[in-house]
Amino acid sequence: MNRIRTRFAPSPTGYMHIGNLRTALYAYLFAKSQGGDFILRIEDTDRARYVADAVEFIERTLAAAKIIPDEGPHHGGAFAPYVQSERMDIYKKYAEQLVADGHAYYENGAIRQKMPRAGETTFFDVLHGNITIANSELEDQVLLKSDGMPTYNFANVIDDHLMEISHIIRGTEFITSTPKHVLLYEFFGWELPTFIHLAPVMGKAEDGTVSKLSKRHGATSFNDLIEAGYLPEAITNYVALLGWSPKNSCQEIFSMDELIKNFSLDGLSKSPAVFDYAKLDWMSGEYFKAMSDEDFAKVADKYFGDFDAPRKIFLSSLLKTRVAKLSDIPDMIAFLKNLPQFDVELFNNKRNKITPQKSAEILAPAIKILENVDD
RNA sequence: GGCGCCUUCGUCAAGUGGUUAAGACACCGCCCUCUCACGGCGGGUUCAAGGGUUCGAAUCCCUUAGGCGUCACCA
Repeated sequence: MNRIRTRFAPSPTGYMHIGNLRTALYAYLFAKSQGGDFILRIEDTDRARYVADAVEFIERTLAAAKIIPDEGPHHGGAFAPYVQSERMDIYKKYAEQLVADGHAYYENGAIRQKMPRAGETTFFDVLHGNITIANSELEDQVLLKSDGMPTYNFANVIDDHLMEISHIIRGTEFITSTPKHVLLYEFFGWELPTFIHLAPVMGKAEDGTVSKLSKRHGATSFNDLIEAGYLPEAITNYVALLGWSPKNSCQEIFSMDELIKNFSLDGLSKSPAVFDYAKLDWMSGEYFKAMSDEDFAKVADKYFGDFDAPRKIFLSSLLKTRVAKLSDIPDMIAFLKNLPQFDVELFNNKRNKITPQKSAEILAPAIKILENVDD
């Protein structure tokens, strides 16, 4: 059996959507659970969309999420370069070969793939089984753009083959273009990889409607969530369970190692999952509760304001069980610095048989006693 | 609109012809408790609809509906 090799192939935008992070996570978990390789490849063939430093941004984000590529732009590897804009001559060569073989043709400076007019193309997807699409639905798509850059649909196939990718794990938005890829593999006489098309991550709006997770639903990128004060481990853990569940187990709290140990493709769900901030909050809280006061104080440090170290650790012992995300902290401890307005209602407590009048009687002598107490 | 994919509690989900249809989050109630939390116990709500097949269907087949995706020199 061939070595298991998966890849994460983002385009370089300065943004790591939760859905993309999840795709990367599953590709990583699958490769690692099989003792295989996980490759990072940058698909920067759209010059108009290029964002400076995006590659470093992606690498930093993956590192924070503990998703470590075996090969990639700055990780090296036998199939370098891992940035598509640096592989233009390769795509050109294969595109020209297709033209020579009669499977593609020139048009306005671009090279287009010649699709069969009749028949149908079928491919196997691990989650969906056989998917068949009539060839009449397929366009003569552009392979090589007039600026010399390949399109996604071409570069992707060439690179996945050349880099010996065994399993293609990506979003369902690519299902309908997969037959075009399959035709390309057939033209070249290459072995087909295994396809796994993941359902999207959805968001729920206030009016109850569900749609693909986007900004209108709040924080939608890994970095948004980090900034809100969620631990990277908690985010990864939650995201892993959004569309995957372990077999023969109800475990929900997973370290990365446990995720790798338990991951299997048949635990993947083929229907979309709605991102639930409430559950993320709960899971995040579980991580905080499991921390020592010292560790909590460390990650929460910048949210405390000017308390001394021992005080921060003491506050941590109280905050640990009450916090869903670290950014909750400032509001929770604000009263320690500014005395808030207290409602007289607070002095009504039926159970303790307390009324505002009674409280006043009790509090007066109590103040005297408290004044004499040591710190 | 054509084509494709999807459809189990509000949400994440287990389930692959015979189960009282797991579990978790959220919600509600009770207990613990000087408050808020934490913790413990308990509760309600689910197989999109309609047809088949079968002794028996959440599980198999068909139809309908709804959702999503795709039809770019974007990925």
